[in-house]
Amino acid sequence: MLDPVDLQLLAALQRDSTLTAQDLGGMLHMSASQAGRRRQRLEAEGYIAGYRAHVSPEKLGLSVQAFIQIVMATHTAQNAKDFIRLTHTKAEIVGAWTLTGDADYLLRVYCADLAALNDLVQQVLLPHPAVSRVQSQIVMERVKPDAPLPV
Amino acid sequence: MLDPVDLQLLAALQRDSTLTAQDLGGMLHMSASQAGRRRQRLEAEGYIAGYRAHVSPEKLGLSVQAFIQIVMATHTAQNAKDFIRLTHTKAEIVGAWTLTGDADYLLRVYCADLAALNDLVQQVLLPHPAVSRVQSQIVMERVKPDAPLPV
DNA sequence: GGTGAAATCTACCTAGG
DNA sequence: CCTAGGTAGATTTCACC
Repeated sequence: MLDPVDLQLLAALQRDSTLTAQDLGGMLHMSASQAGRRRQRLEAEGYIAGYRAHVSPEKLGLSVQAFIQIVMATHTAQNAKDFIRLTHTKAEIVGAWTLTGDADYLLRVYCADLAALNDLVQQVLLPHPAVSRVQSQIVMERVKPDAPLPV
Repeated sequence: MLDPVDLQLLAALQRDSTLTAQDLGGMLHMSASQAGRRRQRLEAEGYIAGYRAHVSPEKLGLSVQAFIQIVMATHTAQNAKDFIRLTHTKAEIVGAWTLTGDADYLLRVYCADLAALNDLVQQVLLPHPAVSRVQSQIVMERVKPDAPLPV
């Protein structure tokens, strides 16, 4: 189980995982050994799934971010499998979910420019036999991007 | 500028930032010092925006993930400002964007259960004077969650 | 590309409730 | 007996050669 100190620790590490055990101990008013041990426990018990570098999309030239809603033509298991496979083959699709409501899939994509986004829609998504309708919504502003989980 | 090795390095660190310079050197067929120096450069030049711990939503009891589309009643600067402030005060809203198309905002939320999601919609979003319409789509399955950026 | 000092992690040990 | 704080060896980073 997690106590309030664990939650603070998770929050801190979500913001910056380079914080040392000493830093964490200072923030949470405990010794470095204690802070380090807590972190180890959170890792071992699966609360911390991993550590990742956050890359700046802008610096990579990925200036167009969009959400794409997909409606399938027919809902067969094979269609779903095919489409899921497709999402995994395209690197610019960085997230994909099945949702309740009208649309069957929501894709989150990062593209270099509008042309690349259009290519994805026109050359990859729409031609797929299982896909019936595609609606892309381009991100204009990131109001609150990639915040940590509420802990 | 980035060469193919830099891109491989970014890809590797996006998957696991605990890889040491030695690990990276082994993967990319270069010395540890060279790999470490490249990483330093990528950090200094802003390609790597930071390092974060990835926390498991399930382990935290955040079992309901949803996307919420918001239509504003009127599009004034004050409305926008108010609403943006609101998104920042609620921790369960982990992302918010303004989009092209019908909806004015897209929110990404993590909630403990459906009741918490309903509370957010009914008690927080709908009562807000600037908000006209709210449509939540609950995530049923994460087909491709949180993939690294295409590098 | 390699080396060494400084810092960090982690396992172990000791003290206190 | 369990939890907290401290210590030493091993690893890693980073500035310099």
